[in-house]
Amino acid sequence: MPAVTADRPKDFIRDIIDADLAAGRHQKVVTRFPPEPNGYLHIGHAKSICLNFGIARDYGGVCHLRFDDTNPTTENVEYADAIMGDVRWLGFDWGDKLFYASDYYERLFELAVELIEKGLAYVCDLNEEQISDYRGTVTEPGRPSPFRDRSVAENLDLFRRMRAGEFPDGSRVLRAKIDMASPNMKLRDPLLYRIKHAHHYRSGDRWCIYPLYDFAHPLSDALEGITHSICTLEFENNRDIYDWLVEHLTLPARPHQYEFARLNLTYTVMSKRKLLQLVEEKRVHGWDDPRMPTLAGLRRRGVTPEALRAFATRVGVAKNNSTVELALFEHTLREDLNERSPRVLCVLDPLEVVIENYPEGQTETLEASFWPHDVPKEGSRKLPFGRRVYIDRSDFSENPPKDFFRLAPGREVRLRHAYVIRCERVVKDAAGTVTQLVCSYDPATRGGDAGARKVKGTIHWVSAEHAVDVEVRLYDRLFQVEMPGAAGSDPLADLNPGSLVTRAGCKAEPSLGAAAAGDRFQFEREGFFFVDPVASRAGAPVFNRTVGLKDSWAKAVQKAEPKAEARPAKPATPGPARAREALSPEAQALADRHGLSPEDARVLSEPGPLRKLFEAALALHANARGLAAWVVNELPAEARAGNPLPFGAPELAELVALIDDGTLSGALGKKVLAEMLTSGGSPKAIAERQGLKQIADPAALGPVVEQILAKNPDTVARYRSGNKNVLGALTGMVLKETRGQANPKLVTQLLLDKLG
RNA sequence: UCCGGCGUCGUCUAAAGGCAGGACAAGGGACUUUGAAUCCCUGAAUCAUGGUUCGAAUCCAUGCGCCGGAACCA
Repeated sequence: MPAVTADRPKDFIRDIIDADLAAGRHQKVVTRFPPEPNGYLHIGHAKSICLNFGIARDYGGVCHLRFDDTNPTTENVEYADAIMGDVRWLGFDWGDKLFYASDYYERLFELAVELIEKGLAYVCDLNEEQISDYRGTVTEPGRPSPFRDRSVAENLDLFRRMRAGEFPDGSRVLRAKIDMASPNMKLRDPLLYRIKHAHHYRSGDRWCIYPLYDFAHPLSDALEGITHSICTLEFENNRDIYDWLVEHLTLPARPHQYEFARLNLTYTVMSKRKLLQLVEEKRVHGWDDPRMPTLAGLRRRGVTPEALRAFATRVGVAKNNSTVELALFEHTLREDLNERSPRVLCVLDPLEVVIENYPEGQTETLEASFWPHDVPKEGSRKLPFGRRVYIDRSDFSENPPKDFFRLAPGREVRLRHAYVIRCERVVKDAAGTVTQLVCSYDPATRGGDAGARKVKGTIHWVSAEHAVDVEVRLYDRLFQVEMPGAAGSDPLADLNPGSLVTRAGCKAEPSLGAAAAGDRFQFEREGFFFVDPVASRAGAPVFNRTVGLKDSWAKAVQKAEPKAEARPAKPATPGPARAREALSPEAQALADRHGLSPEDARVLSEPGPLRKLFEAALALHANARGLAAWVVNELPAEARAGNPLPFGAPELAELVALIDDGTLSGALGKKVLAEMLTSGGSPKAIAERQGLKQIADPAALGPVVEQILAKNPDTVARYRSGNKNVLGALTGMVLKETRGQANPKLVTQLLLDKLG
């Protein structure tokens, strides 16, 4: 079994797989990633891809890439191609396991025929509106279609003629015959096939009937021998159809569906529909706009597949509806980019500085490392320095706030890799805007070495004479609120107007003139940048800001002048629980007659299997309270629903008797019960077979307690220093040591005695 | 309202009846030729109420809250 590491995560799906493998239900794991080629993949899909392909990798299995292309009117090759490119870019390989639902059309048709022949499907002539009407509502059952009882022969004939193109679109459908009154609306005779005289991007005009997802998906899984079909939570209700189909049809395999929570991110929308709308309404510049959460957009923004995979691992896999903070993604991104991005200097908002004591016409070259000391990489470049340089406008303040380390009149600052300079004068235009700073430099600080002097601030700069002009695109979150479209509003109303700021004429150090498409840099003190592969020209790179650096100064400034930003209110906290309802007369009678707790009496007063079991056992062993406690608290939920138990009242009575006479402790009783639940049998026999007998002799337990205490000095120390919770842990250890046979009360007492 | 799913620090996620842990975020500090990175520290949670148990986030009951479900979409 694979060890859990950062890259080998553990989650409830892997737990299921572990159990399936251990039980021998499968020898090999086969998963699948099933996109529909009707849009671009986004970061939410990345989570699913990492899960499915990751499981295949971890368990030595395979993951299929299967296009769920059952809707000819929305799908096309461009999308399919883009999806394949994206999956590959993310770092996954499906080998020769590339499949299309559209390749199964013939076999799916045959399976539909089998269903009809079994009397489990029928052709329905109701129109769309009628079907919806007949379906009922969530609270009212549906009504059977008038076509529900057509003969097999007629259904077969009609279905074949549907295929032959004899009927117009929408005139007929094939439906499964399941249950029009099912509380699960998905089971109210779901549609299997619809007529669509439409050209399909792969099957062309060969078909005019197309299967629906609920039919095509489980069957495709079965045909491919998928073992674990993993999808998102909104398909939970569809699982019943899934199971119904794979159980009623003749198929080579019996796959199972499991659902996990899809990824949501703050300041982002993830629905395909909304994303499509952003593109179609030109709110962004296409699917690969770097502000989009699509893989194409993220890639163009400069996000790496490694960062995406690490992120997928970090967010985990569970069934909670969850929204991950964008900050976690940004952190994961910076973590990855930090290691791979050479440091360079680029001034985004240039302000000219003239160094008045630096000789006119002189230029010198400084050596500057590409890497900070804590990134274990080598390499440097030459940085020209001259009398005129640019610094960033935000690195100067005429009236510096408290703790401002940068340049201000009369103050010193270090130019990264160069010299310490002092601001001597400020030059302004008629409007009062600062246009130039006149500074002096200290020749003794060459290379940035300030000697004994303490210079708190270091800023980036570029030689004016040597700077190359570049375009920089500063991307920010696409939406300005955490939950775009919350409370049913239009998310597009929450678009961040500042999500893209394009800055031409940024001053970059000369080495950047040669930057090639796809290169990554850190502009020191600014952020991580990526050379846009689309907009860049040879010698004229365009830099996309992938993500800014963390900026604790900006945070401090923001805190100083707090802006009210209302966080969306937490969902209402539950009010006080309602007062306990009075016991019903039957329950009260039961409680009085047997001395039961009100809680147990209430449960047992309900007529049902529990009640019967209790009464039958009571006739055999006269301990009502004990029996009630076991029946009410320890029997699984299925027993309540009336599923037959592998044992009956005599065994239950025997179990409680064993506990009452001290042969078994409660804990041992539970062990025995677990065995009874799986394979039935007499508790006495089970206890004997497993050699379970309560140990309640202090002389026998004393040494074990000593031993555990001696082996766990740390835990003992924690107990002595006040953590009384560890008493339970120690009790647990003693219990484990005795295979659960020690009497826990006695153990606790012994422990207490020894610990003082 | 019916069916299904889910409720653990602000967020995401662990803990298979036995020490409620980790990460991000937050706050503080050290270091610093990037107000970055790194390192250290702090605060911060089991939806509620009952029950079972030596011991409950975990089992049982009741309630509350949130999400999904009535496409010829997937």
